[in-house]
Amino acid sequence: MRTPHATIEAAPTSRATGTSAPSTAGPSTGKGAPGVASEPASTGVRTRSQHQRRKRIVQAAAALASRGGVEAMQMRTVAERAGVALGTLYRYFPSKMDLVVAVVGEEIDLLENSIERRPPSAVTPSGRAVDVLMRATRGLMREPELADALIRSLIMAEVETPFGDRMAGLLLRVAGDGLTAETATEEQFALTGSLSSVWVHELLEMLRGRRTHEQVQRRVEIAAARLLADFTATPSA
Amino acid sequence: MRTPHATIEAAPTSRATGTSAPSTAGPSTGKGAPGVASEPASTGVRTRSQHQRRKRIVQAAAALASRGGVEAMQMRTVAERAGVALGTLYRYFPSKMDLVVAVVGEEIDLLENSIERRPPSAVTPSGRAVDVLMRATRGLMREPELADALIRSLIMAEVETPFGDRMAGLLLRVAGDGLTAETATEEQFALTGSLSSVWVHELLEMLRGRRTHEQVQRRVEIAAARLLADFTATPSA
DNA sequence: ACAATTAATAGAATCTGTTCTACTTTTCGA
DNA sequence: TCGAAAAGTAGAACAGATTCTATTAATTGT
Repeated sequence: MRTPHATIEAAPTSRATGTSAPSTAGPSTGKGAPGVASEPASTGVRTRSQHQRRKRIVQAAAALASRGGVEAMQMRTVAERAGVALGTLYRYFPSKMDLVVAVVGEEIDLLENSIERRPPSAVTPSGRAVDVLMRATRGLMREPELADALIRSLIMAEVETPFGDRMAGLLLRVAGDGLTAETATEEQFALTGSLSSVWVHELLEMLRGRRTHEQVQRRVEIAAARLLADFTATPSA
Repeated sequence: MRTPHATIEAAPTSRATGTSAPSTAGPSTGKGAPGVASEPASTGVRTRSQHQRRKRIVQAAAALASRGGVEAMQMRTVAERAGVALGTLYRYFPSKMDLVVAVVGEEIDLLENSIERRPPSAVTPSGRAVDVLMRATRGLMREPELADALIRSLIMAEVETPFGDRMAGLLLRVAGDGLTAETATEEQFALTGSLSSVWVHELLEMLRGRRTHEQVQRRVEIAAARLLADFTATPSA
């Protein structure tokens, strides 16, 4: 029943109610319904104007969310601000969540760049991890409304969300000296993943006004100290 | 503005559109939460019929959610099933989330009872904690739709949600021998809290179909082993 | 018992995410 | 260059949560 139009995005969220069709979902019967057009890879690229449109949309969305939060980020408003039709917005982002995920993506990019520019300097793995996490915290808390909206939505996302995994991967890199998703043991992966989820939880509590910045730091430190103790030393197994 | 009717519940959720009202949500101390310094203090107690109405509502909600998930748990339907008017439902539960929170409360009660009846027998704190968490996992996964709906909504909740805290308290009790929120150190509290958030995250991943029961168990064990090592001040555990 | 206050009810109305329709403009291959 | 398919557009339509209105029971103080 769910007929997600013909998506432009590669990995739409689309609530998995029923059939979570792989990417290019079956188009509706009403319209042209061209055989799913194999892969948009034909032209492979988005037109420049499409890139721009997309950018404008994400920008508008972020702008709106950075004030009023998700509530202020209404699809109609976003479309209007971005200068596209509601239908177009939905073609680019099949659901509000997809839009949120896109906005989050930008934020994480920012963090990764920051880390690349100025890598954490602490000597212990947990020290470096805490450094990165608190840096991310500060970055996100600069726009609390946005952060709130983003984190929440991400946790809610039904499908593959780049957030947790990207964060865990990031921690893996900074904590384990040069570790990557490939060279890490399952346990190491689990550990950074756990730390990541602790951090997300603390962030949420902070956004709820139930934690101060200091408390978050303390708790993250406590968890990191234990989770990442002898991180690069004992492959255990 | 925002005239939340005259709520019957003590801690309504009410999205904080604009200026988050003082949100007298601060009870948390167990159920009952008398007074709260509000107007409902007049009669103090709810009539029997009100208890019943409330019960019917929560029941209907749980029943609906245990099938179709939150989606099937529509306010109109709940009201109808419970035999109350939509307005009445909203008087008892100012938002859908409040209703969800109530349903969750019942689930946690169940778990607590289960633990009381059959306390975890493992010898290490982390062993006992894992026991409890996996028991909770099995309980929740018995009704995946419900679990999904509940967990998600709780994480989304804007305000004070009994979930994380209650879970952390529970872990505190089973891990630290007879510890309570009062006798525990801040660090111990932080640690059980962290373990709780790791568990919630794994549960979510499981609901998303990205983890098997075994994987969850393994990851929870890994995290618990580190977080709760020497939990009761006994190095080398 | 009786007026005033509070709780409930039915149902309309509002708000916002999402879908649908009918049409116009772009893009692009032949 | 021509024309079909894709992409865009405007705006109506639909759905479900939440709010509002008018009216009818209950409850309670005196």
